Amino acid sequence: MSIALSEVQGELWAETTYYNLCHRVSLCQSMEVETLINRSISILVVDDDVVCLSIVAMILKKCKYQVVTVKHPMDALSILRIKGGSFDLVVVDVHMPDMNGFELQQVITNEFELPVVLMSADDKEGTILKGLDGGAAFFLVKPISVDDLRDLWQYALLQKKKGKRVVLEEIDCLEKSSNCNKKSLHEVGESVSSINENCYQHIKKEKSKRKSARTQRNADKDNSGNSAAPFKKAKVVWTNSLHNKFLEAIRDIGFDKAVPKKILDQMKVPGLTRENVASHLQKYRIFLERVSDACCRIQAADTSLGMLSQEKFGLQKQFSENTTNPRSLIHTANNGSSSFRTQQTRQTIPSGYEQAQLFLNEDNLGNITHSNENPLYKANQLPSTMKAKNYQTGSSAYEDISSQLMNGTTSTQVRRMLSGNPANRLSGRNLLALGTNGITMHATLNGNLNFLRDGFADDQCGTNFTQNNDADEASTLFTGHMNVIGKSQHDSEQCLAQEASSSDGFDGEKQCSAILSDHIDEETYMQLPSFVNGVCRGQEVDAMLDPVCNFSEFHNTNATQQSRGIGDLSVSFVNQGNVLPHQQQDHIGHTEPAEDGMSQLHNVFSYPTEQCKDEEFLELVLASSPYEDDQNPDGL
DNA sequence: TCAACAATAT
DNA sequence: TATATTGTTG
Repeated sequence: MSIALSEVQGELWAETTYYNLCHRVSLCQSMEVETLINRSISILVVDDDVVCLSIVAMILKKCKYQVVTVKHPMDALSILRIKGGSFDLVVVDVHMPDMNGFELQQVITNEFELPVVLMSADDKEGTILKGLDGGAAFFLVKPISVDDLRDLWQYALLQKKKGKRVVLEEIDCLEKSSNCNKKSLHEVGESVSSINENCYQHIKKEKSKRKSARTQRNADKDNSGNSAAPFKKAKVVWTNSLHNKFLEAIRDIGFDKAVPKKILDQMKVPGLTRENVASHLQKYRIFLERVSDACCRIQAADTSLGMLSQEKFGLQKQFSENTTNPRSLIHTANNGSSSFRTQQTRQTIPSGYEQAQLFLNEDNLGNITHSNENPLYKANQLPSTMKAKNYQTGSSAYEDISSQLMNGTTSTQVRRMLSGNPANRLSGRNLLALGTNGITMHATLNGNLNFLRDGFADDQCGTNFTQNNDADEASTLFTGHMNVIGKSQHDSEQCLAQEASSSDGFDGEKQCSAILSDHIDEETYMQLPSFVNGVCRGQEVDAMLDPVCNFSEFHNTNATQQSRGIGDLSVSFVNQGNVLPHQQQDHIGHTEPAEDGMSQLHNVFSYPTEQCKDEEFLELVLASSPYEDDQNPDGL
């Protein structure tokens, strides 16, 4: 019972009809029905030969399909990336310049999970087999006839079925909509709402009399067998693109003012109900809370690290206060002997939806190629267990990573996604996502949080934020192994990577400072006087924190917030109820109005990002990640 | 059995 | 509208 209420108009009708057809062969044979199905199916045709292209298009249109034609393979991909969900099938000519049909088919299959029908004048067995072996749904030999194309809808619908996306068992309602309503089914299909209305109206009427729909459904179940099949309302599947529309709507309205009805209006998705939105909003808020929780822990880590450095500079009292506070230091249940992986005490953001496909940040769109180096392609080469179970999620190369997190993309998946191609630069949002997904946390949320920084005083460290993000950038990696990787202020090559001996996370008895001093020589240490808060004098520091560190909660106070630099905004902005960076006084004495933590968090997940320029840094991070192998891809 | 989802009830 | 509860699903 799930229907993707994505951008695919008429999809519901098609899916429903599929079942209709399956169950009612006689209907299936009806030409009228077939035509109606076709009208709901969109086909993208790709052929560099304009004549052939127009002929195929003409035939398809004659068969009442919705047709879009494209001459260049890359254009086809662009269209699919933008409106991937709008198509049900792609017809591709094999012989094309730039990218041949086989290659294009591979990309489309992997990236969009759309059925691809190849066509070619080349009828050699080898060619045909190559196409079919490669995953093409069908191979058409030119010249193409009407008969060849008439039944293409079957491939589209089969794919839908394969994707488990389908299912609307309410056949009767469909018949009602088609019988009672003599308007074309395409028109019906144009709006999910109209379908829903048509399908559900008679139910709703009755429902109003009912005390509970559920009760009624149970009653229906009991009565089943002698009357119409019990009505089941189609589930809305929140695809990434739908979710993004949702995010956009919230952004436009403003997080605080965004309520289901307004969001619904803003989204302008036919068929979507206020209840759908409300339900999703509820889930989204829960999601943000989880992120917030996770970030609180990271904040604790950051703060502890900060205290660490302050201790070095004579603020031992402060530090010891924190260390003696059972809630403020790191506690590791198992001392030292167990492996990182067995520790597993971290709480990652629980996966929400089913496992999602790997996606790229929209920043990377330009980097996508059709070659096997395409990270998307690579991603799709993951073991099947890591692949999406839910194909609706598989079409969005440019989706917001937050939706992937909500969709349960695993930490390793995200990491892979980012590491698959060095060209995939990290955005702050990605990094936050990584953090919330239990990998690493980019404390400064490089680039992404410029809008947060803007309100800051920059006389002390704010300017530093934007000055040095190149080779001189210092980084720290703070993982469960207590790795500290960084580049000294003056020697970009110097790396402080050390690993705490047999330390899985922190030893409760071992103070952070001790761990640090164990592994960082004095000179280097002194070069990092203020890396604590993610801000190093004259340069930016990326503090990578892993929630796995098991930091206990640290309740940030106004004082500690103010004592900290700008660098910790990544972890404080989500800290509801705590003082936010915006609240910090700037050098002039103004106090920025507080912004709701959730709202800020939402912003992070919905605003466009800039790219992090430090690919080298990413390499370091990945090289040092405790999630080394893929045996346990989820790290769980 | 459980967790997560979306729908539904309050 | 926000939140709690429920049914469904994998």
